Amino acid sequence: MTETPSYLPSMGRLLNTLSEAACNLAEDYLRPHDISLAQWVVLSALWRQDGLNVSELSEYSSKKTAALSRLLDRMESKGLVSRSAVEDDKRSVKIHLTEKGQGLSHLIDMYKHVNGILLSDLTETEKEQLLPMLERMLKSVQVKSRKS
Amino acid sequence: MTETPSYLPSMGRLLNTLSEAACNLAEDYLRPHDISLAQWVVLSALWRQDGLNVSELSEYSSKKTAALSRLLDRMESKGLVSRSAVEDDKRSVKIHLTEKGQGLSHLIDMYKHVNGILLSDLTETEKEQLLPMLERMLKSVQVKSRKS
DNA sequence: TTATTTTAGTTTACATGTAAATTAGATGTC
DNA sequence: GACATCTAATTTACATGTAAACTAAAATAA
Repeated sequence: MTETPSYLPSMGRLLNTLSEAACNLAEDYLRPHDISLAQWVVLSALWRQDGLNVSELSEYSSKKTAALSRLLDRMESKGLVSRSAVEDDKRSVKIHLTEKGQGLSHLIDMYKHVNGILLSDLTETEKEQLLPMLERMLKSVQVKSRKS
Repeated sequence: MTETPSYLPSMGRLLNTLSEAACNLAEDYLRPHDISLAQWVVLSALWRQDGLNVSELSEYSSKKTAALSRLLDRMESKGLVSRSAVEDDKRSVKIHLTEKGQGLSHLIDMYKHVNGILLSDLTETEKEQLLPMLERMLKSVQVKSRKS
């Protein structure tokens, strides 16, 4: 394992704080529309392609199907999506946007709002440097992690 | 609001993924010692200075006292910490390490393990660039956020 | 001093995540 | 075809976070 100079602060903590702050921004943006960030993630998948099944939503959102199952219950109760059976495979459940869910599709650009604020104080050069660095950090972590 | 070029991926999502991956690394590291990351954060405060009260732990950990209250219940049940009354202010509750909690103090360096992996694929120059950029992003977000 | 307001911590209700068990339906092997 | 195994989704138990209500005690104002 690489030794980290002890004067370096906890990168994990900084990333957590930053990530949480970005989530808060997103939640603030979505609050007037009465949807949570978790719900937005599901909707953003369906806005791109309606009728995905739970497994596909799981892959898209990086959430376990157990988490989705309950999230979809709530979204169904709120009238954002509906479940329907699949002909070929009776185990599978397709998720469809309702009219209400479809009606929120302009929120698909929410992440640009957050991006704009996050990056507002960086130069073009810095933005170009930042992305590959973060991606390499992610790769380093994923190699080491139990759960890839 | 600054316009973000649409080819930029969601920075928020990348930060989330990265932050979560770092948390997973930390949890993997702590699992054999049977403490969670949330519990480690509280312990790491107490290892530095024992006998903090709930408000001080709240500030240190950036968690609400409501979250801490229940977390401390569980940590008390597990025999990691104990609560005690404060003489001067009967509302306040001081938290102390038990012998068991103190015995885990070598885990205070856990974040260095995570840092090491996160930064393992970056050059010295890159590390020097990264930190100020992340800190400026954080500042940008916090200015815009409801909850500073 | 007494009444009002603040503050510290807890409790409750709820959203969300994980792991593990469960159910029902598909698939594969004999 | 029958049995074993795999897969999709759900359910349950639990940890954690937030917001809002509540309690008790301290501080302030009248």
